[in-house]
Amino acid sequence: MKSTAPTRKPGRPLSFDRQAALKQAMLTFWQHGYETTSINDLTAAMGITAPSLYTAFGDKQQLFLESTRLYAIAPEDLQRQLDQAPTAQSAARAMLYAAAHGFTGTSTPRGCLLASATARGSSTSQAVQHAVAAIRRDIITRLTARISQDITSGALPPATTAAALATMVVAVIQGMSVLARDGSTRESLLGIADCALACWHA
Amino acid sequence: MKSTAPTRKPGRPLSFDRQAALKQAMLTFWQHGYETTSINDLTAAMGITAPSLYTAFGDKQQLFLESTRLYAIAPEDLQRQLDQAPTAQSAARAMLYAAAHGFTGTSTPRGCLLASATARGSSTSQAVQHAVAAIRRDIITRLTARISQDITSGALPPATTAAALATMVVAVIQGMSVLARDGSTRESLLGIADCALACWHA
DNA sequence: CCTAATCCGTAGTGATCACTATGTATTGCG
DNA sequence: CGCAATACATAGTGATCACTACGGATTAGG
Repeated sequence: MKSTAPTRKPGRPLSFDRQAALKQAMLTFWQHGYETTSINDLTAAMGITAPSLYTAFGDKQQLFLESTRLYAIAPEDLQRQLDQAPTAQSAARAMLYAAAHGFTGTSTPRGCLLASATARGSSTSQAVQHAVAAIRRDIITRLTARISQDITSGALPPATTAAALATMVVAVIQGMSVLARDGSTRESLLGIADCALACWHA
Repeated sequence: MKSTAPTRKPGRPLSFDRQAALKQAMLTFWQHGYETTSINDLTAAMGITAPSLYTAFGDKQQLFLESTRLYAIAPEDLQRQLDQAPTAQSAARAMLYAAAHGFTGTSTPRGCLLASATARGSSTSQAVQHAVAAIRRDIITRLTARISQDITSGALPPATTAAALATMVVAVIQGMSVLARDGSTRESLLGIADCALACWHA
């Protein structure tokens, strides 16, 4: 059988830590957005030259998409968290609180990397737009399903509109990103989160 | 006394409708964001040449700021709407519904012009960032005051956190813009609005 | 008609964009 | 060691960026 784990490629190996460089790229995109981050910005932050960037990551778009995968929670991890949460609301609370904290961290850029990338670019960045939108749609879909579970189990009233509730949570998170970039405090964002959670009782 | 209304400036007058050109510029910024809209995009949409744009509007940043004033409701108009609304919640409902409709219009770009401009640019666009943030802060401040009115008048329970509620409304609106650009339907956004309004009963 | 003032159209300015051609250095394999 | 394969550093590619110099056209006042 063919080896599934080629221990090493022939030729000269990379002279830098690929994962560390990717992290710096992710932070740079997080701070400046996709289209407004130049290759110069990236190579400076990553500590490598342009040809090294292109051989290691393909091009700017592929590097951004890989950065989003490093930034965003993996779908299977999100699903596990939803499954393990006692209720859909507690899962939503965890997501909202995590956003409030993550968007106002002192060692990371403010706001959400995915929201920062959404200034519509020309047709060249449509692939980026679709990729980011797909991440949000996946979160909405999984949270909707989790809320539906609570409805059928009786933990939530049958009149609850699962899709609307899940979509609102994601909307609030993306809106919190905007306000975080405007300079809102962590406490202010946590207040938003608590308000959004109050709907679940109605 | 000196004339306060000079009927006309000397020299050759503008050969195009300044207000119509500004509207086209606003729509272009609305669609593509601030930094990702080029002067070429603007002159093509406005039907004028670059020198005409610069003589009539200054530079790209001033044109954008003037576009935001055309796009956003004037602060005094917002204040009047808040004052005339029977309750703070009905004012918030009107704002949320207007956003849901405005972000999904068929004859205008999707989402919110102000939210589209928020991909952080380099230091050159800080003035734009601050201007857009100031608009949002003004809305939050006025809505907070209107909610406080309802608290003191007894229309809302005294435990209501006016600032958090007002901030959440703006966050939801900005989040709705992101989802509108992702392709969400008008009905979906209206569902978000209704969810956000449900908090007020808790 | 003359001058001053402003706008328009042509044609470009240097700077920066994402990206790469080229030659050299470093690796694994035989 | 020799060879193939890959990464590296230098130095640039054409394209596009925001912006403007310049000369001719159009206006008001005299």
